[in-house]
Amino acid sequence: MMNLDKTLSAAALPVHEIVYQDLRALILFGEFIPGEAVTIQGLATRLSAGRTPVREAIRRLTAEGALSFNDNRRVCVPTLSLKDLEDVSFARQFLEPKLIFMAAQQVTAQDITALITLDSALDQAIFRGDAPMYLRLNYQFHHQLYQLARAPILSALTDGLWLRFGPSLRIVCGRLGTLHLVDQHKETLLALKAGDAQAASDAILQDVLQGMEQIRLGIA
Amino acid sequence: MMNLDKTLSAAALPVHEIVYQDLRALILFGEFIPGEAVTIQGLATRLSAGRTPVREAIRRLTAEGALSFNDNRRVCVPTLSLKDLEDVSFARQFLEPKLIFMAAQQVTAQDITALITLDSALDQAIFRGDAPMYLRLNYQFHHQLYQLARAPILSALTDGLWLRFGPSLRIVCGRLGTLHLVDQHKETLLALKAGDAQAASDAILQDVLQGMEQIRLGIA
DNA sequence: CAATAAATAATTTGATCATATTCTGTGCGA
DNA sequence: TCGCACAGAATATGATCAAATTATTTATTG
Repeated sequence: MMNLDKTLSAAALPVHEIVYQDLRALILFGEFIPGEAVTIQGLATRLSAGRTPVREAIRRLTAEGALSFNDNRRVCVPTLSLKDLEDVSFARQFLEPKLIFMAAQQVTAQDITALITLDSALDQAIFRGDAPMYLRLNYQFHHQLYQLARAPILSALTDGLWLRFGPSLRIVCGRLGTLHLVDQHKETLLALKAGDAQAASDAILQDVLQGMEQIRLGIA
Repeated sequence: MMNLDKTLSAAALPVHEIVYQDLRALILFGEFIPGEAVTIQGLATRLSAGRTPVREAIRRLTAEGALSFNDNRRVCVPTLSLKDLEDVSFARQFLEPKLIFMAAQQVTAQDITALITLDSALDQAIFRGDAPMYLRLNYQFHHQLYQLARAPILSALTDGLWLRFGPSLRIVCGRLGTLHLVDQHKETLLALKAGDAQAASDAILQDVLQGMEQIRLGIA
């Protein structure tokens, strides 16, 4: 039936995996509104997929806290309270510096080059005022750093935290323009290049604190 | 005491939720062997459920890191390396003290009474050498403390970590008898009763360190 | 008579199962 | 050793049933 489409577009990934990644991106980059109801049917048509793969993707994201499963068996995008945000902030403050410290000890010149390229693109996105691109590249910068730590469990924990505040990013970007955004990426990269794990760790901590503060201002 | 709640809610719970909880318990209390392959069909017959609910439960547990989804589309119980265990230990070292600190600030006399009851049952299980019961009660003791913190996100993170080392517990209990096990529950409860959040936090940190060390010895 | 509240019908949504298709790994034979 | 067919498992669709929300109707009251 649709064999042709499948072989052409998707290499070998199961549909539920693709749907999961698509949905994840939608949540991660503020395409959903906090409190918004999510229906299986709606997502199936929106992502042009069957109901079963959508259900499985929803289960995964529910387990990660990106969606919440009500008593009514209905699913919605959770609203992040100030208390919740503090908890997320606390966890990031411990996890990210640790990850970057580990990354600094095994980073290669190629890795740093890739990160610099990413950060340049990020700067251009900020300069252009391209908020969606900024969100994607900023996440990618951090995510790539996590990978360099070679600590799958801690990376997964930290990655999961982004899903918690993802829906709040839309509001943040709406209120403040991307031009006011500052980060500590340059400092982090310099420290990495110098092989100073502690300095890189400290720089990322500042970056995290600044980022969380931006969100706090947005939802307050 | 828990019969009423369970029977009432269990009646309304979807099958995929029940399967999830059953599977979760199996993993949490060492009923699976690390590296063991898990098939949908097998679990469906073992838990006497349909394949669809089992699939959904597996997706959730995969998202939590309790099961791993191979590129071959097969699911298995992950093996915890020493490096992984260090990462889990790091995360618990800062999450649990934080949670208990928060819990100490809003704990009631009733809560403490319930915890003491739980801890007594735990002691009896150790005395009887009842390893399975010990595992369940020990988890329940910590889990109940998490709930008292009223920090859903941090609780979920910490709860999820138990799933990572759950499969390794079987080996631990096999090698060492439960009689050698010591914990810091008494110290924690005393600090809670005294309203000393810092002391309770410190006691739990010691408990976590001891527990992680037991597992390290088991899988080393 | 108008308005609000209760009750019921209808539509939508979710859950589960049964079935067909696709994919993976294996054993057989050349 | 390589290719091919076969068996087993996972994936995905469609159908069916149950639950819930919404809409509509009805009744009661001010």
